[in-house]
Amino acid sequence: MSSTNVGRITIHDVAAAASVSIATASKALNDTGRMSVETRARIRRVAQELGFRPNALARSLLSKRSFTVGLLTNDTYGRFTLPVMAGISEGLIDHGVSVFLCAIEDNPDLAKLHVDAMLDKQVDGIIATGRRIDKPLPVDLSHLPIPIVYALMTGPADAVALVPDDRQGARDAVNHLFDKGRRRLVHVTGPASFKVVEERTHAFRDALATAGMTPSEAQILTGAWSEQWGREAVEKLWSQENPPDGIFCGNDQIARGVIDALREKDVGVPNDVSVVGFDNWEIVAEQTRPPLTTVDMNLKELGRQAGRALVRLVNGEIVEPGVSKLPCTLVIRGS
Amino acid sequence: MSSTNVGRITIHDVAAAASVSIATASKALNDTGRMSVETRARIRRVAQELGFRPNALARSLLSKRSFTVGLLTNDTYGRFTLPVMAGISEGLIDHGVSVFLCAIEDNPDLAKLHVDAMLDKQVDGIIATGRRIDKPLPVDLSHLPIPIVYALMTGPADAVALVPDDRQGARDAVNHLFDKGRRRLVHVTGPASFKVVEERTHAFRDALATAGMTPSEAQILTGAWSEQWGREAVEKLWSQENPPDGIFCGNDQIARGVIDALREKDVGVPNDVSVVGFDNWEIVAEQTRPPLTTVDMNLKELGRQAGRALVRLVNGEIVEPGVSKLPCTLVIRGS
DNA sequence: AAAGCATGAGAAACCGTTTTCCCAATGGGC
DNA sequence: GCCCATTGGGAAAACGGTTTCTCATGCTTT
Repeated sequence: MSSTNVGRITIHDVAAAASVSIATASKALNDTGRMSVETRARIRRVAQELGFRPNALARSLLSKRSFTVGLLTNDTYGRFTLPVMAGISEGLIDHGVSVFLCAIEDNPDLAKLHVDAMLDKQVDGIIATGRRIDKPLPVDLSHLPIPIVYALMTGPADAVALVPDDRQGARDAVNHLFDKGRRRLVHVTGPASFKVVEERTHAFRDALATAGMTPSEAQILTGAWSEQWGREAVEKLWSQENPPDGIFCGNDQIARGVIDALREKDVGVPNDVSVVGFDNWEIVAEQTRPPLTTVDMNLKELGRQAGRALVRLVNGEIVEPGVSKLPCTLVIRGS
Repeated sequence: MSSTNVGRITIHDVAAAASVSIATASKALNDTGRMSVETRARIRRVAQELGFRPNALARSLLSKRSFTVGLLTNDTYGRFTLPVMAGISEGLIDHGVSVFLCAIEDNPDLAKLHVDAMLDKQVDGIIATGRRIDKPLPVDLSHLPIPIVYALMTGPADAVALVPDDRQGARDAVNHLFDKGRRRLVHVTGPASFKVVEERTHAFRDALATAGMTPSEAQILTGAWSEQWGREAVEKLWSQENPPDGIFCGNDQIARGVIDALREKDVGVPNDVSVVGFDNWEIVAEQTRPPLTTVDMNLKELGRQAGRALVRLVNGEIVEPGVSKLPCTLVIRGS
């Protein structure tokens, strides 16, 4: 009895049970080779009854495809990364591809450890993602023998990268303020050193210019990504004359601070001032008073597309290199 | 030249370059077998120069150990799960173990798909984690041929599970209020249907009883896990006479609502009322005014320990079954 | 000088699949 | 009745390692 094996049942067991060779069994199960329909059906039935599942390791060894990819991230907090990761996982499992989670802090040694482990385990490709679009991971992936896709992050110039279309999102936000009849707009955002700040600021200026206005530097306030900065910005704006009637915030936390500060000043939102955020961080956006109108970066979809792009690369299909910008969506709530 | 192979270099290449058999090469690299120290050193040097890295797939096929585990989660939002995941990843990479990320929504089919994929890929074990401690995943893991560890979640009675010690954390929180001289305490928490609510409430009552008080039902307010509920609770409490001077909140969002409402009422925190939260969700806790004193569940450490427990199980060591409670830490800030 | 023994290294089996031949039997065409 | 094509199925190599034997060599022992 081969059933004394403690291990899982193999194709040998199936072959034996069906009284055929393992070659025939393999061919029956993979719908290749030539044999009578009866034989094929019988082998399949036996395999089914035994609950046979082929060992992916053995298969990969031969095919040089592990149907496994690595996901490298330096984001342990995960507000942005987790939706991306979920999207990747979702988009790939349909292709039978599994995802190795590699949480590297900002530690180069840890990163190398993970990359080596992945290569040893023969991953077909790697997706790199991180906390910050413009800050590279502490490891160079550009000379690896497998394809790389950057998600929510840009890599070398000729690499495939997917990021949200910050400009379009910001434009939509500003245009929404225009639609509400707001004309005295300001942009309260994060540190100027961030790429996304640059992008959103650029779009802010652009949208104003398109509307026939000449944006001034005083309309753009950079600070921290925090509620506190949002509150401070309101103090500053309302301490000078002619405060704005529309505020586009660089993220939802700032917007939260802005809204709280306005509330404390008895400035009505959205009656006197309209506020738009960025990120659609629901747990914040839904709990502001009023609920925050904000820009959603569709991160899950971004993850899904990153997964698909990587699969195409692995399959040897050509994917246009460079940075692809995925559309953002304005989520209109009460502010 | 065998270097015309597009693939990575194998032990065959090393053996050829060192003019030995692959058996000898293998033994040299694994520090097994017998050979002269010179031979061993030479083979190692050659391997080093060639940048040889053994194919983990081939190795696993033989050893029946893939050094890979699965991580099943139904949490796509990730406030709690992500630190756990990071801890798991960190704790396992040191053992050479990689982690498959499996994001199953609450979808049984998706869950099954992932579990099957993992089994096919010969994972050594699975860690199950999720959004809610008392809500099982939509898939039964109890009859799998590999060990399972539940993290931030409980499984079947005889399963190995790790959860935070909610009672101890809550007790510490209440005792902190006592230390601050507060005596009129209330507990504002989430829906009574949650296990954690039950635990924390129990500890709240217990701590009061230990201090010689007789807790009344009026001191326990259950509602939603939201800022809004925190604000409502304050309205309710301050509309009746003799409002509390210490509030222990079931999570940080509620605490945030409570603090905001008190602020709007011009009730001083921490002068008139002390507030303690739960979760140490830093992005919230650090931005309240004043910063929130709250309970940290040490989730990363929990993840690390879950990883270690699984490794022990995989190694055949015995791990005491049942639910282990890991200590929480009170993080004292300004409230 | 014969026997015994430690040493160093290689041959081959094995893990679980897939795939490329190859072969025996059958049947049809002439 | 002979030849050839087709059909159904199997043997064996391959993937990249590890491990168990086996064996030749040279040294020590009596």
